Amino acid sequence: MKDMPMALRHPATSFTTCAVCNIRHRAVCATCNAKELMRLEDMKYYRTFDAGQAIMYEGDEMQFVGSVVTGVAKLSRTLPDGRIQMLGLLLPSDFIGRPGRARVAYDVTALQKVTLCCFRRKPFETLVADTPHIGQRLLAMSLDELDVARNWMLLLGRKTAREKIACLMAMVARRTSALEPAAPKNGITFEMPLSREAMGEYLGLTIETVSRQITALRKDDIIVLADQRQITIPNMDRLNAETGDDIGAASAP
Amino acid sequence: MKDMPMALRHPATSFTTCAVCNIRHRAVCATCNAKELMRLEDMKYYRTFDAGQAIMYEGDEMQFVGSVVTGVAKLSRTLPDGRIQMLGLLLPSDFIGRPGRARVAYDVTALQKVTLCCFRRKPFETLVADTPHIGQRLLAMSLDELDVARNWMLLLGRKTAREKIACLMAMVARRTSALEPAAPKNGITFEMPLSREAMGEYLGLTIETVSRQITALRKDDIIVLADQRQITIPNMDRLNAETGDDIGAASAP
DNA sequence: CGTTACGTTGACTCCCGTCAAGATCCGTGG
DNA sequence: CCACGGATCTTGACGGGAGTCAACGTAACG
Repeated sequence: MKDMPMALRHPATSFTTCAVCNIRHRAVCATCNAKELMRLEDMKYYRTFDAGQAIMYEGDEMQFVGSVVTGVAKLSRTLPDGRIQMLGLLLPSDFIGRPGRARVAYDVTALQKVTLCCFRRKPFETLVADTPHIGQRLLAMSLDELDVARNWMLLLGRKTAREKIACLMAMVARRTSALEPAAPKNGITFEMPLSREAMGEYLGLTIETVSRQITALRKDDIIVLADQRQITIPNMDRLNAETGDDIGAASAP
Repeated sequence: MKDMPMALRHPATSFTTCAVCNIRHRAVCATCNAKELMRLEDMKYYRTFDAGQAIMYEGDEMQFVGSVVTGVAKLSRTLPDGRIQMLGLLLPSDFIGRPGRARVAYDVTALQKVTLCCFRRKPFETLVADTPHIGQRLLAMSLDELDVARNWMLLLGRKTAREKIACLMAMVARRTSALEPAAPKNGITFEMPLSREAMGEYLGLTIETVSRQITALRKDDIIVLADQRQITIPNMDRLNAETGDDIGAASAP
């Protein structure tokens, strides 16, 4: 690796300019014009965090806001007695931080090695204040996040453990197949970015219940495990029938 | 009533102009200047809904967006088999609808008699597009809603039935006392705007569990009921100690 | 190898959902 | 005035789904 040309060491991402950034068209900067992009270039810097490393702690002063460039992070909150609930999954192009707020509202932790494109908070707030583009983009992204959060409320409040696991599998499968050029339709395979513990935090379950329900879905041939993280969905309709969202598709195997 | 002067028939609200509106300084229009307010006046109209009446259905075309002026409404979603989860409580000054989206994402239902200040969707979207004021205000409100939704995720995913009820009581008590000029500190009394059924929908519980936990909190003298809806909190610290959020205050009575 | 983190499985418990029966409140009408 | 019916709420009995505690299996890594 160390002898490879520089450009190949980061195959998915360039850490140099916005023009060649892999999240350029999906992140908060998606609607920026050339001039606005230059202002962003001036205030931005990259940081990386190892898997498991804390990015921000609830209550800390927010030094920067920014976008996830590569990797997966989680948003979570912990009760005084130690119970943890994940509140969001941060994927590439997702935005971290709230302009106009000085303190961090949730713990942010890297689940894999994460690269962030950070903006110093104050200059970014100024930029948002005088470029409607960015404010509108932030609004659209916030409203999307709100929809995601509310969907998750339905899952947390009303779904059974089996349905919760099925929903998580379906969500990751859908997201993965959306990234691929051609939708395979049958036999979707993906890598689950979450450990059993992280799944439990996300779904409001214990790690034991997560494990048991995954085993149950495997025995019912709804999912197939190559290893702990590699999952194949032989028939997406049958998985969807387990989520509680779909009424139909409960036919014989 | 019919012989009263016009101004007294709606003691809390005037349905005539924005200038004298009771939510003028808290709603989406809070930061509008006189000229923007005039544009809003042109596109607005009032509608009222009786308790229990549907305001919008998930999947319908969104005809209007708007603000709650008086009353309380709920945002909810229903699974195919009938399970219901409330996703938000809409109080005076809260905004309904998402600019830029043609279809309604959740059921919206009046819990009490509700008055809405409605804006036709298309003109409102145009207004948002060319007045940064309103976009920024919407962004701030959306981010607040996101915080509320995520707090609720923690409650739904990790709290016990008793803690959920205590949280709901504390939330309504806090909101009510915030409206009053002087904070009474001891012996907060409020009217619960939700039926047992609505509480269950909000908290992800059955009506029976809601009833049992309210009885339990009453027997422990955490709450006092005058009637079904009139609730007094003799000691806010003791209630907070039951929410799971507070670590301290678990001392003897 | 041993160590450690992660995942699975079993036995048991308990919280909350389900089903059912009453209780209370309220508006309507005789 | 009371009787009646419906909606709302409470209470009890019971069962099941998920949590808890514990042991074991597996993989990664020194």
